[in-house]
Amino acid sequence: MASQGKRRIRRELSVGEVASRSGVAISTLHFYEAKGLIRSWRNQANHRRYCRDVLRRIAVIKVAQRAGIPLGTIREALAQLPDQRTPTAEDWQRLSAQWKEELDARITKLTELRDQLGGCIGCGCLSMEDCPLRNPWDELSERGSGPQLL
Amino acid sequence: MASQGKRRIRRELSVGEVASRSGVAISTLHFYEAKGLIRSWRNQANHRRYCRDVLRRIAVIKVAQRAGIPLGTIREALAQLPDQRTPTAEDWQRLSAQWKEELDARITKLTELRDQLGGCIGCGCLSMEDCPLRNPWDELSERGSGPQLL
DNA sequence: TTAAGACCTCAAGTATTGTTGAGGTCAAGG
DNA sequence: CCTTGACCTCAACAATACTTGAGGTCTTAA
Repeated sequence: MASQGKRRIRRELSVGEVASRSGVAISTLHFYEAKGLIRSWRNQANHRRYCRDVLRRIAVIKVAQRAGIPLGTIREALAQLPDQRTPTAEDWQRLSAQWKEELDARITKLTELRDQLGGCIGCGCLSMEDCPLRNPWDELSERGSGPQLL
Repeated sequence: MASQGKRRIRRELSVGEVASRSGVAISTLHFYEAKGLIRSWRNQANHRRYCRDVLRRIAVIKVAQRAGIPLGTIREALAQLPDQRTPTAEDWQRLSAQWKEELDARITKLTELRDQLGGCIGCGCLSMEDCPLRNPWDELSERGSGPQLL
């Protein structure tokens, strides 16, 4: 078993500890590290050691993923956190403000979509000319002939 | 060029026509067909021919995708449409009512997430014990030792 | 001394959602 | 006749987000 160090105030976490506390698999932690989302250093046995704030980073990653944000984007956002010092509440707040905007945008889009859905797909206009749901991807077509009649 | 048939009321569409009218690539149409999302028959030249309502199917697929619904789920929903006859407005309406519920659920989840984001990640509780954002994935841990103090 | 447990690396596999390319068919027009 | 354009099949590749497995290391406890 890995060294537990002193029992009271342990600031370093092993990969197994991070995994069980964050709820993500060890392989996922390796993966996130390879992708630059989290960082670690090694002890004498070449085992990963994590700063406690990795737990919050992972929490943030999961929240962002729940919102549908791809890892690459999450990585970029996390890159804004300070490199050397432990992020402050303010640092996290800036980040969460960004997620909030992202989320707001997504919510708005989905809401629009939902509202159009009832008035549009249901009504049958979707196969006709001026459907707001269809138009974004049907700029072309309907040239001269009379297919809109069926 | 493929036979255009009569000009006025053409009920069959070639894959190229469906592609340009729906805005999806031909390869995507092949893909959707392989996945059971759309159907076609063949003419004498072994070319695909589509019913006009494939355009609406595709529109529905794209709407559902914009809402983040995976193709497998979309396929299942579309499977509820009548097999032999052309779907009526009512058929589409039932479908869109389902999408609407899906969308409502997603919007609700994202909204909760957004509202928690401000009050939670920002405040710093995320690394502590009772964070509503963290708890879903951190059922274990914090056993006996004192790491929550840092 | 040895076995267990936690960890390591690196390659390959999985699922989703498509795109790209090679090689071939078919019908019409010059 | 022969080229062109639209279409065909099938296999491979791509990006995202991980998981699985083989084979090896290190430390501790019996």
